[in-house]
Amino acid sequence: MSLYADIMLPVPLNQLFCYLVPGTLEHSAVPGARVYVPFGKGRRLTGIIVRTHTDKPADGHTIKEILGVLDPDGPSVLPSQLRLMEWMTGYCMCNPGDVMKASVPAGLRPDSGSNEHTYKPRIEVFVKPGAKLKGYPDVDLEQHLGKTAVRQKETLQKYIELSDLDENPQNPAPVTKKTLADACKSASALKALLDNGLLECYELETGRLPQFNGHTQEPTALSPAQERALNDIRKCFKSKNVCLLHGVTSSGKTEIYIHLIKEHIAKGGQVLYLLPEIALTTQIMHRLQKVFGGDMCVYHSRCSDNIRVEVWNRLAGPNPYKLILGARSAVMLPLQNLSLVIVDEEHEPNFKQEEPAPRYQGRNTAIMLASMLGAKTLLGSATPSLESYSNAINGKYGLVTLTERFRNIKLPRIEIVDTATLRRKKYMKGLFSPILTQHIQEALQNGRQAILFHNRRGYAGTVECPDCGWVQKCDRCDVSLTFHKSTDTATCHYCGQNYRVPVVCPECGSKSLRGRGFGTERIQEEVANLFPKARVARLDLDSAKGGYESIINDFQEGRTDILIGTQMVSKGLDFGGVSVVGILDADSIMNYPDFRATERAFQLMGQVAGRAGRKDRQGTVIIQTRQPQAPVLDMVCRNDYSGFFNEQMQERKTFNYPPYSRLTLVTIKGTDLNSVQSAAAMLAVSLAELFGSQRVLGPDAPAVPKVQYRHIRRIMIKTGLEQTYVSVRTQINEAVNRVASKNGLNGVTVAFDADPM
DNA sequence: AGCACGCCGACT
DNA sequence: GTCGGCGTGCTC
Repeated sequence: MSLYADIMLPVPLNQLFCYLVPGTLEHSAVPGARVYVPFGKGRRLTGIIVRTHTDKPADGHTIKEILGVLDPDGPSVLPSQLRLMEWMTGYCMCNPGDVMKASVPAGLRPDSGSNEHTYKPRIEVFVKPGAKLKGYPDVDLEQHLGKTAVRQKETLQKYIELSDLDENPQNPAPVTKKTLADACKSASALKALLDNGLLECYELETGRLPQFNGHTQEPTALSPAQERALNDIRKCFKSKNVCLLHGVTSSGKTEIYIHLIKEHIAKGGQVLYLLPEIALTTQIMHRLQKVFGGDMCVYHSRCSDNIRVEVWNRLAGPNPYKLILGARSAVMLPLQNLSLVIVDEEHEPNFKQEEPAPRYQGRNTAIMLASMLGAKTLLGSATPSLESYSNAINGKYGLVTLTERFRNIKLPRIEIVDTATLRRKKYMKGLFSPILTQHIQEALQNGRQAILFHNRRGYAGTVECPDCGWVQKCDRCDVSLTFHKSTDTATCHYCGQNYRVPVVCPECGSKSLRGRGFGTERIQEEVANLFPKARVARLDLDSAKGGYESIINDFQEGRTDILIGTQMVSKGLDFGGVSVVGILDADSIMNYPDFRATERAFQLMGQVAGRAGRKDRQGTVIIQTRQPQAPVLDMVCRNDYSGFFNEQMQERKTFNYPPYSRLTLVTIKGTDLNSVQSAAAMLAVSLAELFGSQRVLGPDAPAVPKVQYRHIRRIMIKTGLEQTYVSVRTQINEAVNRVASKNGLNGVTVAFDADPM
């Protein structure tokens, strides 16, 4: 009987491919193994076997043979990873290939022919004592070197020092040739030592993973409140698989995590610690490394492909890391012995991958992964998502609350400033109210720091003509450009294209073009004018290109006084010396045309406010707004999470939004506007036939209706919680097929987003 | 997504 | 007479 294998291939098609397993490969062609297969005409691809079977495929397809197995010594992908990948394909309504590309590092799936995507091990050249140095220290160096070879003697001495040869003549510490060459600065002397046999070279595969050489220490003792919370979490895990830790900002959640991680590792388990933002990993890593040293690693999408492969191999091997700190993509690593997942800042929208597919929710995926592996999940946040908190309230998750800030620091005092009135009375200095200016001034005088938050980068939101209303837009995208003063360009934040800013209006010839709306760059300029002596830094996507780490470090260590930033400053960063936080334009946070606007506003402002007053004194938060009466501001001021939660849940219930329903977003894209519009209309009709018209919203154009020359229309489907995602998916596929059979999808692509943010 | 086949314009 | 433009069709 012939053996067949269903194989996952990196192609954008919604299916697996069936291949024949040749007899010679029957033992190595197992689920999870990487294989080489012929695909199409003249193509060769690396795929992953999902399952093997003996059922001959029904259709009259020609079945090709697997050419080779890349994993002769056992599969690269664990069975648990395959299960997660299969779940993700279904849940995200994407192609198996999309999931495969997201999970398996490119270095583990070589392209046909080119070596571009294959992993290259790093080999380093080391130096060790040569034949003539055998028996050291009972060696007469003078005899070998003579009296004139001063440089060689120095170099040799340097080697002895670096390798600790005097202490350990049998087992000197490894010294790379490069280290020695750099230390002695005389390449010719080193060469001579190698030539005359006093030293000797050897090669060793070292890899790129950082080695930890320091000493580890015990975690800091917990406060009584933290100890109580930790106990509650332990208790909670006895009956629940997921626990939500709702702890106010600065309550010391990280320290609780550390104690919990240590327990799980001590019992032989692995811990996965997820963060929403790569920028946070460095700071947390330093804290964790003090306790866990070489037992841990970091993994995220910015790791080079070679490093990803090394992390993967180490985890798949006999001596895996015990603690993996990472961004959402770390959920896809080969975890052999997972016992705990921590999702910190679980409310962060960043846990959701938006582009490209698979559009997965990292937090939800982590919970699924943990449940598949029998591990526990701890979600942590000071401002939990409505989804998680309602799951905790209704008993699906456990709930542990920590209301006490660490060392009893007071929560910051929050002041709302009405900028509309102040502007009318001409009290505003540019973007700054007198109160905010005064508080920053005081902070500077007391040697404290300030954070200014604004969620838009650049200098001005748009360049527009006050006379005729012309707005400078992108050619490729239907969006107004953002003006960046530092480069004197107008940039499209959707496609990255830069434009010159015209001197006169191209429509009416007016010379008074001006910027409207403001970004972090403009704030920086005004801060420089208002506080000329202050050391100011900016943390946003633009400034982070030169390395966000140094910006964060400088601020943390007091080398800068004022930090201006976008969302990046709100995400759990720990700064000790901040006494003032200013939110310059709360309206831009509250006025999103989205049902989650209030939730985001509450979380964002609460998180930003939490950066203030961390050490010994109460901090101040100044929120500038034109709508001082907005209810969410009052809740932020009083840190009234339950008020916020109840109010929002009521609203979600009234309008049947999540968590009372489930959303699926269908996006139609194409270069021809008419095709896109007609495809979207047809699809909406088909979807309404299947789901009922009250469950289908749209089609409509998104806020940015064209990106990269491609027009976009969206349809939102609202389904009841009783309907499984599998059945939703089946119905959507049916609708798409109906439209496709009427040639309604020519020239357009349809993409899905389950639980869109 | 690739890659090949296929059917019409500017070159040696 | 060919080289090559990218339309469109298929991939176990």
